[in-house]
Amino acid sequence: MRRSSADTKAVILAAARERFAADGYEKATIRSIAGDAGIDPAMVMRYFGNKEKLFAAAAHIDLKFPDFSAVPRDQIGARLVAHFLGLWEHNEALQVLLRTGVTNEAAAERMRDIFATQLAPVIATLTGPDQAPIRAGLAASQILGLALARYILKFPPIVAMPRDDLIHWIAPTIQRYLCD
Amino acid sequence: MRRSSADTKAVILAAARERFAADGYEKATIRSIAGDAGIDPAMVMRYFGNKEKLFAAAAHIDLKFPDFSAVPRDQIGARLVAHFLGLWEHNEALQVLLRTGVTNEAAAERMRDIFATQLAPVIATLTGPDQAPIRAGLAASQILGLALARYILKFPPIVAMPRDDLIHWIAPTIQRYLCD
DNA sequence: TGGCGATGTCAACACTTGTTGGCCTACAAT
DNA sequence: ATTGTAGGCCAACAAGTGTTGACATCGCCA
Repeated sequence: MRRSSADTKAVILAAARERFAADGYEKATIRSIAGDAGIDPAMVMRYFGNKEKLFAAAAHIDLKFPDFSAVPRDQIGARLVAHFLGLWEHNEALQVLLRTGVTNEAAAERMRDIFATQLAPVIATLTGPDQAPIRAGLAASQILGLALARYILKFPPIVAMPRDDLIHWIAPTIQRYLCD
Repeated sequence: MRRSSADTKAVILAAARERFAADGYEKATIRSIAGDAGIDPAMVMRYFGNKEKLFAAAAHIDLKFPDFSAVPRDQIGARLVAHFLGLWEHNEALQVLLRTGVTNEAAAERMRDIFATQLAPVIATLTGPDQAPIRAGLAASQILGLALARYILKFPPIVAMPRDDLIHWIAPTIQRYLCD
């Protein structure tokens, strides 16, 4: 079949995200990604240069924080947890990054970058700039641990918990890390 | 040089733990492990059969919980966090498992197993058997997230925090998950 | 119609991986 | 001194990797 260049690029990118998210960097091969996309491995190289650049393209992330200044201060924890649960379930790039950042230094650096440029600044508007990095780091540790247990390692009790129960348990933790 | 069979096996195992912990399952090659151990790759096969069995041997873990029934109930959170910080820093097998469980289903299964057979039962003695899995799961999510941020992804604010500050912040979370 | 650039395929490359079998060598028992 | 054996090394295999360059084919424009 014949497609536009942009279409093909998008198809490859979607397949890459899925594979990287499912398998991590090393186990996700160019051949398997190309197979999923229904094209030749050589096309992947033509459009993205090499595997590293393909990964970089697949791991672009925007946390899309809403305007938290409008949220009542005592509900910030719950809002943040809910927001992240939504992200983890709909944004494959986040799973890509978590699955990969654990064994790949470049991906870990990308996570630290997202933390520093997207999460920490938002937290700073809530808690002031001096303690913001620590508080943001603590919140990140709980959020990441939750994602790890629920979406990656699939600990049965955490997987089985309904979304609302999860928010009920985790939100006070985030609230305390950010606002106490 | 000539060594006893048991010695060589131990040397290989130590090198394997280090490599698996640093690189994860796929990137840690038999050749690199053998290189670190100063022996031929063929020896690894002779002593452990194949890579999977070597990994299984390197990932044997005992969380070594002390007797928590003697601990004052309101200090359980702090004790648990301190215990785990010690584990993460001295037991390479834990990092092996975390680095690997994210992309390797067998390792993830092992983590779920450790969770179910070593962590959950201890929690059950504190909180009764009905809510124990959920509470243990929540505690695990915070502990794992902390380890991820501090030892794997190396988020600067979390890396920089002294051990005592970390305990001060995280312990109340664990305390609430387990005892409220 | 002819040609040309964009889109896609094929086969091969150089390399690395886990794994195997044969061979060598030291050492202890006979 | 000879031999048996356990410990160790080497070279090679088959399979799979990222990557490349030459070749085919479609569709548009002159």
